[in-house]
Amino acid sequence: MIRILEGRWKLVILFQLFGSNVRRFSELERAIPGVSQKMLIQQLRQLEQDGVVGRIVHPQVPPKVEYHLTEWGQSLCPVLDKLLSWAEAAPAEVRERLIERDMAAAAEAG
Amino acid sequence: MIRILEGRWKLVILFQLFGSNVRRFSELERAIPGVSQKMLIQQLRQLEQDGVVGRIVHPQVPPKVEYHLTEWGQSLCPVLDKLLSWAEAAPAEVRERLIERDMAAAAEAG
DNA sequence: CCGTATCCACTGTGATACTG
DNA sequence: CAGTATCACAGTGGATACGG
Repeated sequence: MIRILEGRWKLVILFQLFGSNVRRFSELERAIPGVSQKMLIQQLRQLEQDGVVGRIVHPQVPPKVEYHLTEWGQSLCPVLDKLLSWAEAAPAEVRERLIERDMAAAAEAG
Repeated sequence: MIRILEGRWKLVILFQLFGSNVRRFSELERAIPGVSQKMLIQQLRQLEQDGVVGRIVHPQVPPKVEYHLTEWGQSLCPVLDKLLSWAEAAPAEVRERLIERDMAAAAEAG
């Protein structure tokens, strides 16, 4: 089922890939505060296996690997957009708690 | 952000609540194979705190507690529907792997 | 019936160091 | 740059027993 989106970083990664179609490994690493190389590569591999993102290795030195959404992955974009809209339509009370959470998470990440 | 849906059982619970607006604790427990009381109550409490589901205690013996979606929670329904459609539109290869996974998970649960 | 409390195994995760 | 390997640890989740 929707196990595809399981994992703490999948959604964040996808949002990154929505913005600018193609991103390098190191770009993602910098763009996502708090993620470790290990987790990033793990989640990317899973998304790749699930056919959501594609991986292109440019054979050169230094290495260069780019990640992008597959066609199917792209079709997830409007759905996640709706999900985001829903989250933003939360009642005031809930919103405050959610924002608080995000602040705390961001603080941990530095 | 979308931490709201974090956790292995949240989505499954929500799908249960979409079908028939109101469900008792024990109904949910039976309807969701593989979930433990502990996890079920934990996830329900979080969803309640996040304002997605509501909890009604009927003061009687034996106890009776019912869970339902809040108004905001209901508005999540069409979004998850879209998400489901997306998952079902997966390429053949991916579909096979996903189904395999589900079978394995179901087997574990018994 | 609807939980809470306790214990314990396991695994997800981060830190670190290393390779091509 | 883009990973892989190893280790150590915290937290999650399951099983069980108990309580209102």
